Amino acid sequence: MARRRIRQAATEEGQEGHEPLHTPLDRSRIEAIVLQLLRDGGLESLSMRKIADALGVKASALYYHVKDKEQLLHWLAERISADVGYPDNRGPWREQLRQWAGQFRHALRRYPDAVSIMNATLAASPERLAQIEYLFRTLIEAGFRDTQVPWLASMLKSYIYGYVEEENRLSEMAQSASLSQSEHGHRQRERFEGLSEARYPNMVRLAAYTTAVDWDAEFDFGLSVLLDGLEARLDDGGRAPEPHGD
Amino acid sequence: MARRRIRQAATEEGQEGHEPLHTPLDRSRIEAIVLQLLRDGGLESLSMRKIADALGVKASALYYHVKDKEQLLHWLAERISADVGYPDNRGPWREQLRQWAGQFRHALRRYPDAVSIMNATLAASPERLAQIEYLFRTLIEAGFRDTQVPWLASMLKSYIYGYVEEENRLSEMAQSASLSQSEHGHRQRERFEGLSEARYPNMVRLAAYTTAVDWDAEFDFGLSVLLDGLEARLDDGGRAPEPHGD
DNA sequence: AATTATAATTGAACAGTGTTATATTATGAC
DNA sequence: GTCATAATATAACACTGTTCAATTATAATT
Repeated sequence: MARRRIRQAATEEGQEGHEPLHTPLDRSRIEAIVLQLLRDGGLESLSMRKIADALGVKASALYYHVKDKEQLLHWLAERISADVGYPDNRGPWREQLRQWAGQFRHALRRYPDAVSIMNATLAASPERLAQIEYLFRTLIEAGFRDTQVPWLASMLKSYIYGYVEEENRLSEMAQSASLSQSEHGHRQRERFEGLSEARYPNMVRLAAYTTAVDWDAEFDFGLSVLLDGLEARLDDGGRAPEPHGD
Repeated sequence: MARRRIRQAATEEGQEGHEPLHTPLDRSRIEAIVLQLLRDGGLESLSMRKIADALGVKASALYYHVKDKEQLLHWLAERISADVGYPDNRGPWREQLRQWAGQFRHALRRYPDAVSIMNATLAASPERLAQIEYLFRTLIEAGFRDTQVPWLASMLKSYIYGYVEEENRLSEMAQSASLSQSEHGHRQRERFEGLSEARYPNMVRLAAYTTAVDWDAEFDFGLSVLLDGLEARLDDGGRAPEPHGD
C-alpha cells in the first residue's frame, strides 16, 4: 500500500515535498466548487457528499471548514449580494432605484436558484445589510417617511425576487416546450394545451403574452408601475419637503 | 401470533367484522393529518414516515393513495387556493382587488409555510387556475391592456407572497426575541443589538418600525401603493376606452 | 359457506441525505 | 527527528423518499 497518499492524482513532479502539492481546502475553493455544482444540477441536487467528491475529499472534511450546509448557503447569499453593487449615478431617486433594481436582478440571474438561496437565509451578513442600508437611505433621501420606508423597501425586494422567479419559471417552461420530444416537455405542453378555454378564457387568451417576452423591458415596465405607486405616496400628494440640504 | 391484526388498538366491541373498524386511508384523512403535522412542525419536518406514523400505518402504505410527496404538496396548495374564495362585492376594481388580496393573505396565514408550498408547486390545479382566471378577468374588466395583465397579476401575487413571508419572518423574530431566555432568542437579539449603528444608521433607526406593527394596516398600505401604480398605468393616463359594452 | 379476486397494507430493502465522534495522517516548528 | 496541531479519513447514526414483492383484509361470486 502507498505509504504516502497524495490527494488528487499525484504525478512524479514535485516529490520534494516542501510546498504542498495541493493546498488544503479553504473557503474560496469550496465556494468555487459549490457554484459549479449549482450551475450543473441546481440547489436541489446539491449535497455535502457531492461537494466533497468534486473536491477530491471526503464529506466530513468539509466540516472542518464549514459549520453547516446552511452556512454554505450564507456564503453564497453574501456573494450574490456583493455582486449586486451600487448605482454609479447621482440622479433622481427613481433613476437610482431603477438602476439598482436592474443590477439586483442581473446578480440574481447570474446564480442558479439565487432567489431560493436568499429566501432560505436571513440577511445578517455585511454585504446584505449594506444593500438594505443603501435602499433605506435612498428612500429616506427621496423624501419618504420613516414609518413607510421598511415596507416600501420590502415591496421592491418582493418585486425583484418575484420577477426573477417568474422569469426563470417561464423561460424554463418555454425551453422544455420547445424540446417537446422529451417526456418532461410533453407533460408541460399537455398542461397548457389542455387548458379548458371554456373555463379559463382569459388565461388561455393571455398565455400568448408570456411566451415570447422581452424580459428586460417587462422588468422595467413592472418596476415603473411600482415606482409610480411609490411616487404617489411621496408626502401624500406632491409637496415634498426637500429632505436634505445638499 | 394474532391471526387477525387490527389496525389501531382494536377493542372487544365490533367483533362482528362486517363494517370495517377503521376505514382505509383516503385523501381527506391523509390531508387532515398532514395539516396537523404541518401545524406542529412546519414544512421542513414533514416526512412521509411521520405522516404514516400519525395515521397508524407504515410509510409504504401512503404510496397506494399518493403518487409522490410532491403530489401531497399539490393537494395542500389546492386546498389553500380553495380557501381564498372570491370577493362578494361588485364595486370598482380597486375595491375588488383590495378585498381579494386580503382574502388571499388570510388564506395563506391559515396554513404554515403556505407560501413555500405554493412556490414549490406549479399552479396547474382547478382552484388555482380559477384564481388566476379571476384575477385576469378583473384586470381586463378594469381596462388594462392584454399585454400588461399577466405582469400586473404577477406583481400582485408577488406582493402578497412577499408580504406574508415578511410578516411571518418578523413576527417569528419578535416572539423569539421576547422569549430571550432561550438560546435561539439570545442569538436573535445579538443579531439586532450588534448592528453597527455607524455602518447601518438607517437600518438601526428604522428597525423600530418593524417590531410593533399593525399587520392589517401595513398590508393595506402597501397594497394601496401598488394599486396606485396600477391606476397610473390605466391606458397611459386617463382616457380609458370603456373596454366592454356592459 | 368456501373460494376467488382485488383492495389495502406490510416488510424489507435501496440509495441517498446531513452530521458527528474518533482515528489517522500530514504539515510546519523546534 | 520529535512534537504539537492542522487537516483529512473512517465509520457510524439517524434520518429521508421511494419501490417491489409478499401478505393480509375485504368484498363478490358461486
